[in-house]
This record gives sequence, structure tokens and C-alpha cells, in this order.
Amino acid sequence: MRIATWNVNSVKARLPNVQGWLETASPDVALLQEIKCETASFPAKDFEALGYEVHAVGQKSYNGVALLSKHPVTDLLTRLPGEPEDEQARYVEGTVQGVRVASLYLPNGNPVGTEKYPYKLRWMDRLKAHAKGLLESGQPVVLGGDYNVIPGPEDVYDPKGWTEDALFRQETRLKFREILHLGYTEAFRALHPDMAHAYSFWDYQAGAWPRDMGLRIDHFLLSPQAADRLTVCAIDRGPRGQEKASDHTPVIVELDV
DNA sequence: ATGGTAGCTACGCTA
Repeated sequence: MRIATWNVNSVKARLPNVQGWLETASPDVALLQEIKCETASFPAKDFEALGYEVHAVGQKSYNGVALLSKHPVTDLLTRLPGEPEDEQARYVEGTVQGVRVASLYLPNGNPVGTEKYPYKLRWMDRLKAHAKGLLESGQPVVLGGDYNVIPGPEDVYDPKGWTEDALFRQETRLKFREILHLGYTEAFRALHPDMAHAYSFWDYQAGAWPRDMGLRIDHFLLSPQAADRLTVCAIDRGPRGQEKASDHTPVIVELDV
């Protein structure tokens, strides 16, 4: 089973890019983030035409996630538990062929020192609690998405310059590791322990893409039952170089299921 | 050099 995650930065602005990539890469499941539209206006038909069942969770203007699958999806969950008053559309989860799969968009958290950063930390605590429960099910679990977390200094072009950023500061990285320590495997680093410049995001500004000033912030976390079946994890830089590109590029895992 | 770009929305916010 091939699963892709991609922060598309507006599904409507990106429709030709996303459709074209899905036709070529043909993942069984595509996890999208930052669809930036309301659920009802998600262009579901454009993806159904490619053979996908569509489950979008959106809101006006910001955020929004989607789970596209070539196989039936059951037991859909459309919000991350733990803070019922949280209205931001950042989580969708369902079961595909016995695998529990989630598309998540973790809050950015900048600027640190505003309410945005404690919200990010609370969201990570909620994800940790939920991820712990998922492990107890014993099924393979794949949590993919834009984590807005740079796991280590090898995952950013200028670690010193990013030390106080919400994506890289110690408190953020420690909390990310707390989730891993529950028993999850970060797929890319597990298969490519020494690969440098393996970024998944390049800012639109300051020529970040041509200068390869990137970050690796889009990740797959796998439960032991999923990690045991992991054969491939790859970043496809192709879409970032296209016209009208998203600032993120897709990451893919393949599981032998 | 205190900028730069992109998307949503209709101005400033978010990233």
C-alpha cells in the first residue's frame, strides 16, 4: 500500500498540480493538508474522477485536511479528541484495508510568545494522548501530515538561525520525541539515517527553493505493526519545481500490506 | 538590505 502526504497550500489553487501528481504517483491513499476551503466546496468530483473516495474536513480560508483513498474508508474521525471547543480543521482519520490512517496539520506555533505557541503544544499533547490509544488497538497505524516540527539539526538548512523558531525550539522537539517514545517510528529517518538536505518544504520567499534552503517538517509516524511492513519512504521533490507549486512537496511511504 | 512570496479575501492574517 502506497500512502502519500502533501501540504498543497490551497486545493483549488493547486488542482492541476495535485491531479497530475496523483495520476503519475498513483498512491492508494493521499493525505492532504491546508486545503484552505470549506468542506462543502472541496472539489471532490475532480478526485473521484481519478478513482478516489474523498473525505475532506475544511473551514473557511485556513487549514483543512483531506483523506483520499482508492479503497473504502471506514470508521471516520474528523477531529482530534481532547479540546472540543477547538474549531480548527486539522485532523481526519479512517481505516483503509485494516490500516488506521490519519491526515494531520499540526499548528505552526509562530510567533512564540503569543497564544499560537501554547496552542501548538496543547495540540501535540492531544495528539500524544490519541496516538497512545491507537497503539493499544494493535492494528497498523500511519499518522501522516504537516507536523510543523523540524526533528533535528540535519533537517534544516540553518539550524542556528532556527533555534528559537516554534518549528525547531527544544520544547517542540522534545514533545515530538515524546510521541515517538510511545512506540512510533518516524519513517523517513528510520530508512535514511544519514541523508542530508532531505527537505519537504521551501519558503516562497528569498529564493529558498533554488538555493535549497529547506526544512523537513512533513512526516509519517508508524506504529510497530506498520513499521514492520515499511519498505519505502521517499520525498518527491518534483512538484516543488513546477509552475504554481505548493511550498511543500509530497512524501511517500510504502507498506507491504 | 528589517525585505522577500503566496493564498484567501477584499484588508489583514497566516504561513
